[in-house]
Amino acid sequence: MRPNKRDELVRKALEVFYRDGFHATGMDKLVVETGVSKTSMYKHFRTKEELILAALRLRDENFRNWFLRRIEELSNTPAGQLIAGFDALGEWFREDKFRGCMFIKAGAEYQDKDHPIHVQAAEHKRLLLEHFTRLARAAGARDPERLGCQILLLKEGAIVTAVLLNSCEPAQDAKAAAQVLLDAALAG
Amino acid sequence: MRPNKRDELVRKALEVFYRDGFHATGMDKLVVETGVSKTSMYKHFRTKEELILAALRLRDENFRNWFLRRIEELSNTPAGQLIAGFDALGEWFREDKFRGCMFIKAGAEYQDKDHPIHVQAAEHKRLLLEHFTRLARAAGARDPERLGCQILLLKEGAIVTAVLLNSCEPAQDAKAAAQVLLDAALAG
DNA sequence: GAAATTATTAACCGATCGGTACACATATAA
DNA sequence: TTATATGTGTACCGATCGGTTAATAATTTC
Repeated sequence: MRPNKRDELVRKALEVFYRDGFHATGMDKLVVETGVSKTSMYKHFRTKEELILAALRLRDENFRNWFLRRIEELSNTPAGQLIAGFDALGEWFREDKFRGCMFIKAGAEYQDKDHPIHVQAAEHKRLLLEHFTRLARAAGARDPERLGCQILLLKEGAIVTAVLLNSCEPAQDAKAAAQVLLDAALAG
Repeated sequence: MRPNKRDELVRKALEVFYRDGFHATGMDKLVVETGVSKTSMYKHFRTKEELILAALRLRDENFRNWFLRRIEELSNTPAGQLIAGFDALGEWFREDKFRGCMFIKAGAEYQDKDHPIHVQAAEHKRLLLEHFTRLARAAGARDPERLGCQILLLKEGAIVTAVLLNSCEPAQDAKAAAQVLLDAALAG
């Protein structure tokens, strides 16, 4: 039961869950796709839920690492980074494998607020909100909590809209909106 | 096969799909909850997918009727209605049975862009976008397409955030953001 | 090198999935 | 009354669900 084997399973499971959904992905499909036997799978993860939680942890790590790093590459001021986030989003939307936000989907499939999967999805959003709020404060916004939350709203809305609509440019429109909100929050 | 019986089945199916999700709701559960036999169910709907599509149609009708009517109750100017939408959202979020947006969830469970369920979910959002854009144009916004899309972004973001976060007031923050965007779009 | 531990496999478990076959009961039409 | 639709319920279909059992293969420990 070497640990890198486990990581490999989580990585593959993440890919399949993200592509096909949670309920729609059976353990048998994962067993086939990973090439491992079912018993081995259940040696590494006691239940399907545990595997989903592990996949979500990896996704959180991957996404936040990429997103925060990309933002820092695109700008070196807090205000600029708040805005640049939407350019990063646009890049993400244009990827072939883009399938929306895994945590929105997790929250949609496991709706009970006490369910561990829902809780973990919520935690991801909380961490993002925290980051946006921190940037808003560093930028000198009048009400950083509010601006941080508004930036989050725009980001989540852009993701959902990118998934469901072809008729507008969510990342661009969200970026423009964020700029207006930021200017207003700095002017006060 | 009287038509009101069919409507009753769709209404109940909508309730259960909304509460528990699509993949998580089996036809057997629906048969039990509606009290009808499985054969009768399949006389009314040839497949589960057909039942889901019927439920989504009803949901679209119910939601848009309620939302647009409520907006008109709250304000009688286009600009005011764009903003009042977020008060209506806040009322919705506070309902006991609030479980997020059924169309976001449908798009999340049926991700293939060509899947009939995904297409129908997208259509709902398109209709809302159209309405917002119309209001933005009537309000005299400089770029009504853009403002309409931004209002939609804020709405979708508020819904997602209301589902996943307890730490901010999405409807209020979205409303404040919408006001800033509207003012900017009118001032130009 | 033998013993003990760990990893892996195929086969299988009851439950549930979406969907049907068929017998029966009811209603209409002649 | 009899023939013909129409609607309903039971029982069942093969496939798949998440998860387990028992035997074997590989590795470690002494």
